[in-house]
Parts: sequence; structure tokens; C-alpha cells
Amino acid sequence: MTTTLQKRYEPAEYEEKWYRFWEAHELFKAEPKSNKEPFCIVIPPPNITGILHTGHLLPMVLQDLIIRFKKARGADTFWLPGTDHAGIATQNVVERELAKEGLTREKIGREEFVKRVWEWKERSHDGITDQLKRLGASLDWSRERFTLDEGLCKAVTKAFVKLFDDGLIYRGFYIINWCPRCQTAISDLEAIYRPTEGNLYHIKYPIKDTVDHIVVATTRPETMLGDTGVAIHKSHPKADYLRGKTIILPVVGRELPVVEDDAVDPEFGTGIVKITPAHDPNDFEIGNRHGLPRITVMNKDATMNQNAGEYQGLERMECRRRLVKYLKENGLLEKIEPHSHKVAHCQRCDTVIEPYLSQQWFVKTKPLAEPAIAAVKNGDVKFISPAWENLYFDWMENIRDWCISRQLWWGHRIPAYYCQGCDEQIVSEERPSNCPKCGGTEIVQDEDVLDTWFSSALWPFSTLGWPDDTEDLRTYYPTSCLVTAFDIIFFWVARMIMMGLYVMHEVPFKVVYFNGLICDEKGQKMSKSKDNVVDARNLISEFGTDAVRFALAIQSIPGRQYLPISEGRVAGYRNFVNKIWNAARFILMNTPSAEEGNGSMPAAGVTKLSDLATLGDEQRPLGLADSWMLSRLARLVIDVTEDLEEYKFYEACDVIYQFVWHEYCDWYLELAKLDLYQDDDPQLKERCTKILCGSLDVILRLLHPIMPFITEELWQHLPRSDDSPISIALCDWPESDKSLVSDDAERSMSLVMEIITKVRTMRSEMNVPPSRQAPVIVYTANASLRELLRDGSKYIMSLAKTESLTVTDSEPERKHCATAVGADCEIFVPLEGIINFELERARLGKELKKIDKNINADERKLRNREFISNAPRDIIEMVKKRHRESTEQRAKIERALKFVAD
RNA sequence: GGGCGGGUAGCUCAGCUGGUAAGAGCACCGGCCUUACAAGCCGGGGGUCGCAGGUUCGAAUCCUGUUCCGCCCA
Repeated sequence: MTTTLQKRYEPAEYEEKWYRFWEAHELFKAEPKSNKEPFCIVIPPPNITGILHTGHLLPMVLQDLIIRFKKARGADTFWLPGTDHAGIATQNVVERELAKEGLTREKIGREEFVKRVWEWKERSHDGITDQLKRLGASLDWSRERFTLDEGLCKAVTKAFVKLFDDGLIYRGFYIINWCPRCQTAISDLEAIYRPTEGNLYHIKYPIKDTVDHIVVATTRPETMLGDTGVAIHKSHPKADYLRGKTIILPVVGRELPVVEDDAVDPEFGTGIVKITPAHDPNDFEIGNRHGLPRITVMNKDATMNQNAGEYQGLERMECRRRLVKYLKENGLLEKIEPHSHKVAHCQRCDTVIEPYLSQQWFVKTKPLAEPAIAAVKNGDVKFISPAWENLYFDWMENIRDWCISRQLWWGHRIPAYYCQGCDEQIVSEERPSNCPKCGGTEIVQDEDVLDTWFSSALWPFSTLGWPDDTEDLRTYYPTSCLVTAFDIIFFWVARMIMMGLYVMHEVPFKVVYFNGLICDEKGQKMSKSKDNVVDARNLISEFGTDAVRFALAIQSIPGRQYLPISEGRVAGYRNFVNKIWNAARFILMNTPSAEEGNGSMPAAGVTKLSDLATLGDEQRPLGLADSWMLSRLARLVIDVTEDLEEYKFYEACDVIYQFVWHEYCDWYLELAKLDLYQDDDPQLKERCTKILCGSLDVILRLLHPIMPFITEELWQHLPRSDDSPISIALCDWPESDKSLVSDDAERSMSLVMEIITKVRTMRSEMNVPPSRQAPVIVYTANASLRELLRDGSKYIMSLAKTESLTVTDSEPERKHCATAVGADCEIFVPLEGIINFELERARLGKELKKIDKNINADERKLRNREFISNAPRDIIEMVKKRHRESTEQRAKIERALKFVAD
């Protein structure tokens, strides 16, 4: 006995040590030159805005689990790390930092500002890296990328120019979503529609040369200053009357033509709408159809501009108030109705979005979407769960052009140049020295940067070296799998598929696993405003990485949208981790050390399950407990392997948890003590030790992808040979074989277990103190059962705490006995002086009631002629057999009851 | 307004291609410091599977309706 581990597993003492060890030995390095099958995952690059919270951790844990599993299965695994510059988000964060110093980005200028963001990026990046390492992430750090590093900038430029040359990128004046706070355009996806209580203002517009007027309804009265027309549906009762008339725009006095357009909803408001082409996307379209002028009345910061006349300089809401006051005072306001509607807000800063006419760059998405839809339809990209496919198809089939220019300073500068001499626009990878049209040399680059998601869309190949033809790109593209949250299916997943197909002519990944979002224990999404963010670092510090990883993995069910995480839950799995620790502690305490000569012990990492099964021979076959455990373990390996291959993380974790705790620890280790704690038979003892070591090795290897740290620490204590790898992370996945599964051993063991449990229950319910041994008599007419119980008697006596076990086929004296009825047997515990007849009657009565219910249900079935004629034969046989057995058991219970009747 | 997902034990969730007496974790109740583990051990209680119909010999599982909750899109 040499290895004595501490009584408790203290994660902090081992985690850092082992990560450093893995790094030092470069265990996570991709080997494109190996002949192994490549398996590559690119990380969803964390934003360098800050640190990772628990929500970010989930996909990381699952990726690491997959990578470690695939590596053990023999693949050349490559998990590619990296971070995302996150344009608008990071710019906001750094601007807030500047504000603390009383600065703005305008004050310090673009160059200085970008320098500041890079500084921020370095700090944030280091924090994120630390977190991933604490998580145990088996990333190949030698291949780390950043969306703004040189290679990726080249990729972005190249892709942009290619798209432009193919006519898939264009620049033009359109209504876009404008955030007045961020002072940039944002895409449709970044505009979040939220129910808002507003008003519907009914405003009177005079009809020229009449005393009459029309009434238009609007939720944004301030935009009326930019009205250039009035529209009506041709079916509207007033359509004929208004045709050809001219409307006078109040306040401004502008003359507005009346146009007829099918897009006008005759049911909404008054059925007559004002048209403001520069401030509303629908009006923009209608304006285009009827050639109405576009008048912008706001500045970029949502204050009114010179076109707003006397309202110039006012903020839009203030303008609204003043304007409404004016209209009211001049009898131009018919009424104000409360009106709840959806108003777009900026995803980043929550400011109300202003539909704004401006010149922007767009990607023409339809041609890109078509092959991307096909790729999912035909299975080139597989979604897990497939439930997400509908969402993807819905969006892709109705996709709209993508506004990709951002009026920000942090990001990829758009590779478009303008000749100051002739206004020529040049899109090219290199900055042109002369204007190709006029030869002028005064050329300026577009000030804007690209939407962050543009570079993200290229991530699966830009990180591998594209546009260069690299070994990594050739080896690992298409990547094997992507793990990400379902909420960025449009932002990211769909765009990667589009760009992958467009640029590489191949899908970017073959499988997308959509993980759920982490929420708090009450099911609320984590958010800073709700103050329910569970900080991953605290969780890990308190419970250890392995427990956190297990808690996340066991809640991962494909298709599930939210995963509640709570400290209590993680604490539960911390206990499981500790249980494993102690099981190993027990085994190691009973294993000879290297000095004591443990060379004959199974070698860590290379022992096969089948080697353990063959430790039994003719003279000395394996004990029932050993055969049972090996059978269960063989089955476990098969199940876990299958589950992980199919991304069924919950099932894999659950089945391991059940086996390790409730079979291996609760039963097998207790049973093994019988062989271990005896000194009469050293060979038996040694064999037991071998089985314990070997089975522990297999279990640790199964657990390693989920719990890398504790498994490494424990595994390193196991006896090893020269063939043993230096780390459990390099071990092959345990081999199983259906032939190792023994239904016989499992059936026999479950009979023994049933009897043990029944005796324990009787003792407990009869209040027999655990310290008190009691004799047990098993009465059965079944000869093979008697034989089995004689073999298994040591198990029963030990685990059920009996002083003697009598197995008999003649009915024993049952006076003063507590009775239990098992399958094909009766179990008696003589309790003279202890037995409480009332308790016993109640106990048996309860059993009787339960069994009666079952018998009745079966009898109903068996009496039903249609059941007999329609149900499959095996089902009928099963019910018949069950009914027969239940009836026999019932008789035995009744008989037992007679003996305790007063 | 359109679409999707879901209501199963006190809580969080499995099970859902119909059939082997409804499962797990946590929580709960009773008893134990039994030398791997009190972050533990042993035993126990707890669900008319949202509601109403239907199909079927048989429904948590399939169909229809209904209600509640969540999400996505407009």
C-alpha cells in the first residue's frame, strides 16, 4: 500500500499543473503530416470585448470533449483557437473607457483611438486565453488567429474584391437601420424589434384650393417635415375624390402630390398615408415607384437638420413634442390614439433605431443563399438537432441584402478608393497609385469598415491560411464540426455556409452542433441588467473545472434551447468528481507500488477490457461480481462510444454517472472487498487488484474527454509499462466488444442484488440497527437459484449484514420472521423479540396492494380477446409470464400475512 | 399577424419511430461516523405525463381541438 491520496479531491492543486504539462509536451498540436484522419474544429472566436461568462463556456466544453474523444479514437485532431475583433461592441467598450477619462474618440482621433483598442484587445485576449486554459481546452495555440491579423485582413480584402468583381457587392443610397448613438449603420439582424407603447397621431393635411383636408396617421410626427407625397390605395373610398389633387404639408407648406399605391394598407389608420421617402423603408419604395423626392430632415445624431426649418437643431423626440404642440394649437391635430407597436432598437446600445437614407455597401445575398440552402437540404451540412433547419430555411429563403458598411473606426477598412479628381470608385486589393480613369493621384480610401460578421463569415478558411494555398487549408478544410449557440444561426452559421461555398466551393463544416443558451436556475437568460450572470471563474474556483464541465455536458440535449445552471447543480457534480477520486483512492491504496513490484498489474492506458475478462481460468473462473462488472463495463463502453459519436452528450454523461456511482462504487467496490480484504488466498487478492486497476483505467479513459484534469491526475498513479503513453490524453479510446457482455452474469447478479436489497429494506423497516447482525433464510424450490445463492452467499452475507445465510428448499419455521417475497423465492429474517407485527403487517399490506394493482391490469389485458389476437406474441407471452409470477408472489405475501395476523 | 418549440415527481429535465408495471439528478423523510468517500452509506415516500376529444387490443408517445409558457420572423 503506497499511494495514499488525500481524502478529498482539491481541483486547484492539479488543474494548472496538468495543463502546463499538456502544453509543454505539445499534446494538442495538429499533425497535418500524419496519416491519421484529420478532424478539425474552428473555435467560435470569442469577442475581445471582455471575459467569458458561463454561457460562452458551454460550447467550449463540448468542443473540447469532442476533440479529446476523436483524438482517442485515432484522429489527427486540430482545434483552432482565435478571437474576434467585434467591431461595434469593442468600439463601444473602449469609448466607455475613454469617457471615464473625459475623452471621446473624436477628441483623440482615429489613429490614437485604434491604438487604444489594440491595447484593450491585448488585455482582453490574455484574459480569454487564461480562461480557456483553465477550462482545459485542448487548443493548438501555435495556430491561434485573430480576425484583424495580417492573414485574415488579406482574406477579407480578397473576398470583398472577389464579391465586388462578381457583382455581389454594390454601393448605393438606401434606407438602412441607423443607430444615432453608435453613429453607424447596422444590419437588419442587429435591429431588435421590441413592443413599445406609443401614439398614433392623426394629422390634418389641407387639400390645396379647397377648405377640405385629409387626415393621415403616423407614429413619428417629426418625419412629416420630410414628406414629399401622400399615398392612398386605389380601393379607398376617397381615391377618386383625391385623384389629381394637391395636398399642402402643414408647417412647411410644401405641395404634396397624391399617389395611388397597392402597398398602402386601407385598414391602417385613416387609410391615407404620408410618404417620407428618406425616413421610412416602405415610403422609400413607394417614393421610388412614383418618383417622389427624398428629403432628409435629420442629422446622423438624430437631431433635426436644416430641412426641418425652425425645428433645426432639436433632438428628434423634442422636435416631436414641439411639433405636436404646434399642430394642436393650430387645429391640425385631429386626435392622438395610444398605439402599441414594435420599435427597432440597437442590439448594442438599445437606442431607438432611425430608418435613415444613406450611402452604404451591400452584399447581394440571394445568389449566395441558394447553394447554401441546398447544402443543408442535401445533407452536406448536418444540423444537430435537425429542428434548427426550419429556422435556417425560413430565413435563407426570405433573405434580404446585407448592409456591410459600418461608420466605425475599429474593423476591416473597406478596400474601396475614390479619386478626388473625378470621383471614380476603385475597388481593389492594393491601394491604387493613380486613378485608372483620369490618372489623378489624389486617391482616398473609403472611411468605413466592414461589419464584423463579414470577416467571421470567412473564419473557417481564413484561419487555415486562405487565400494562400497552405497545408493546413488542404488538410483541414472542410472542417469537421462546428459547435455554436443557436442564436447566431443567421449572423454567423448561415453566412459561413454562404461564404464557404462561394469562396471555397465546399461547405465550411460537415456538422453543426447547436448548443443551448445558459440561463439561471429560474430559466431566465443571463444578463447583466438582471444581475443573474453566473461568473464562470467563480464556479470553477469553487467546484473545479471538471465538475463545471460535467454539469454543462450532462445538460446538453440536442434541440434544447436553455440550460439552467445553478451552484447546487454544479456542487452535485463536484460530489461526483469526488466520488471518482475516492473510488480511485480506494483502489490505489490496495495496489502495490512500483517499488513493491507492480509490473504484473495491468498497464495504464494499454490494457484492454478483454485482457481483464480472461483473467479467469478453468481452475479459478472469475467471480460473479467480476463477470457482472466487466459485462456492465463492456456495455458502458459501447454505449458511451455510440452516444458521443452521435453528439448525445447527455446520454453519455448520464450512463457514465449511473455506472460509476451506482454500479461500480455502490456494488462492485463493496463486493471486491471480499476478495481484497482476505489473507488466505493471495492469488485471488492479486487478481482482484488487477481487475480493479484495469477497470479503473478504462473508466478514467472514458471519463477523460469530459473530466480531463482529475482523470489525468488519477491515471498517472496507475501502474504502467513502457508502452503506457505519457498522458491519458494520448491513450486510445477503450475497446469494447459485444462478446464481453454476459446476459447470464447480469441476470444472476441482479437476483443476488435483489435479495440483498430486500433484506436491507426489511432490516431498515423493522428498525434493526445496522450494528446488529441477523440470520437470513432464503426458501426456494428452484434448484438453480439455490445453487446461485450458495455461490453468492458471501456477497449476501457481507452486503446485507447477515450472520448466516441458509438456502433451503424446505419451508422453514417462519414464526417471528420478517418476510419478503422475491422472484421465485421467499426471504425470511428471524427477528425474535424485535419483530413488530403491526409494522410487518403494514409492510406486507402495502406490497399486496401494489401487486394487486398489477395483477388486475394484466388480467384485464389477458381477458381482452382483441389483445390476444392483435398484440405481438412476445408481448402476450411477457404479460402472461408476468401475471403468473405476480400471482405466485401474491399468494406468498398472503401467506406471510397470515403468520403475523394477531 | 406568420412560424417553431415546450407543458412529465417539490425543482431542473430525460423518455416521445406506440407495447417489458413512468426514469435521472437535486430536494425531501427515516436510519447510520460500516477503516475509499458525511462532498458519504443504507432504506423510503412522491407523478390520473397541461386539459378535452379521437385513432388503437394498447397512448406520456400518433391525430384533432383547447389553454398556458418560451422563442424566431414580419
